[in-house]
Amino acid sequence: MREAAWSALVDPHRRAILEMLRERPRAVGDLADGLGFSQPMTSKHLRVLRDSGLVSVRAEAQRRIYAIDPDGLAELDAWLAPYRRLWNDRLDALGRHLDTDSDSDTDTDTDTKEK
Amino acid sequence: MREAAWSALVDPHRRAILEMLRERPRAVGDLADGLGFSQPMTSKHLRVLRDSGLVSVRAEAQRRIYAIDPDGLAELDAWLAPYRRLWNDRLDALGRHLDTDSDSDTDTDTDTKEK
DNA sequence: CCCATATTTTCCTTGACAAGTATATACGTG
DNA sequence: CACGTATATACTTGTCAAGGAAAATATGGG
Repeated sequence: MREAAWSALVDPHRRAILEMLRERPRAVGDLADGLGFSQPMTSKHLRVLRDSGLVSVRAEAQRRIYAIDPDGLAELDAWLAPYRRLWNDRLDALGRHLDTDSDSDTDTDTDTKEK
Repeated sequence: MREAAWSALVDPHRRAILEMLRERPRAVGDLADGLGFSQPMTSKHLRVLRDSGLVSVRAEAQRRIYAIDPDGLAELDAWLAPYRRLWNDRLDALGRHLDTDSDSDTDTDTDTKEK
């Protein structure tokens, strides 16, 4: 995972932008309105996200439609992967009867929305 | 995930410390030697990691043995979870499409995982 | 071409953080 | 209790990024 992605994700405003984009791609003004940011500030944060490979942009007349670039966050996932056993092992200790499906998505699909 | 954890993880030195701790718990001097950091610098970074809940510390005579606190990174994992479908869906879409024709082999696309 | 809309970029100021050096605290031993 | 080892904190300095305001760029319509 590139350094830029980390520094991009530190800022809560940028993470808020990603959360809005998680629902669907959006234009800059849409994001600015939805989050209460000024438009220049939104643009600047989007610039950082774009430079770090976390979002992609598509032009539509004057509007720029931003969307999450899955590759960026997949790299974060890859960084995290070797650590994941640290807390999965604790679950194994409770009851390791799980099938041998190794690293498939084991989360409980509960509403983990934070904040 | 708390804000502190993000700002702690942004620093490459601190992520390097976590990587060393992933192998096993270690004393401060051990980390400093292994990474080529000065001892005060190592202590300061460990302080940040500890304040953000990413590592825990245990005293052993004069030595302080640091270890990864799984809860901290588990929160990062939880933050990442809702995004994970963004790149898993791309694989699922392939499999599901092939699967609409019933009995096709659903495992042949496992090597399309990129990066 | 002039104007309205949508977005980006530039300039500037201010605050936060990292590294280095020096100093302080804690522990074990003779 | 003086000393060596191990770790933590204080202080200073330089760098960098965030935020606001203003200007610049791009698109579409009369």
